[in-house]
Amino acid sequence: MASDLFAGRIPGSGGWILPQPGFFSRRAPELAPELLGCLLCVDSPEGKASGIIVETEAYTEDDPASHSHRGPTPRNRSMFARGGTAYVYFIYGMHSCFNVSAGPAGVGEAVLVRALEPCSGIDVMFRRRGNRGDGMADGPAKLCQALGITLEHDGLDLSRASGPGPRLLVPEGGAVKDAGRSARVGISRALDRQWRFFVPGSPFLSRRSP
DNA sequence: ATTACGATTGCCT
DNA sequence: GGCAATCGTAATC
Repeated sequence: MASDLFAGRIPGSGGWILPQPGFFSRRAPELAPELLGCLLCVDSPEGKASGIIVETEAYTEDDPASHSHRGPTPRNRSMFARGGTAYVYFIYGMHSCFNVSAGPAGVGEAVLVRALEPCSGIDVMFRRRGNRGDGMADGPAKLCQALGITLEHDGLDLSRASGPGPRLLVPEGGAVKDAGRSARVGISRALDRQWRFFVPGSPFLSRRSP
């Protein structure tokens, strides 16, 4: 059960509910810590799977490290969609990464989901990951592989109640309060911005300590 | 048309 | 810790 795996991290939480209207309309640096503790669910023909978000990063238009920094392109158009839209991109010729677009339509902001605590459908995730014993969702590309998130999910509405592909539920008891923060991972520019957020002490992070 | 380069991962030393 | 894998994208020629 999910609450067992996440014991003590969300005091008073009884489960997850649909996000309220406007939840995703705040700016990426404000939305990123609010996504910690949210449940990322994916329904597919291979089975359902879900995980609790434990690590995120914010990206904005005035941010030299962001895909949206040089304006809209066919690839990054979902970053400019209204908040709550899935932005999935393909990188290094082999990996997909999953983002939640933030802010109002026309604003190119998004939150990269970097790590999950596996919650349900762990057998499906394990199989998709090639039966590897190490972390199944402790990296932005690894969690996409585990959950079966691909480019075909780019542009999906993440606040919908059901249907194939990724969607998001928010913790009934509110977001994680004591989020840790650090510089973002895997970029060379704007290292001064502390826009990586994580659940302190979680064993499911992509990196132990910054 | 050509080219350089990734918001990464896994294997090798 | 170092580095190859692998290819779509976007900038440049």
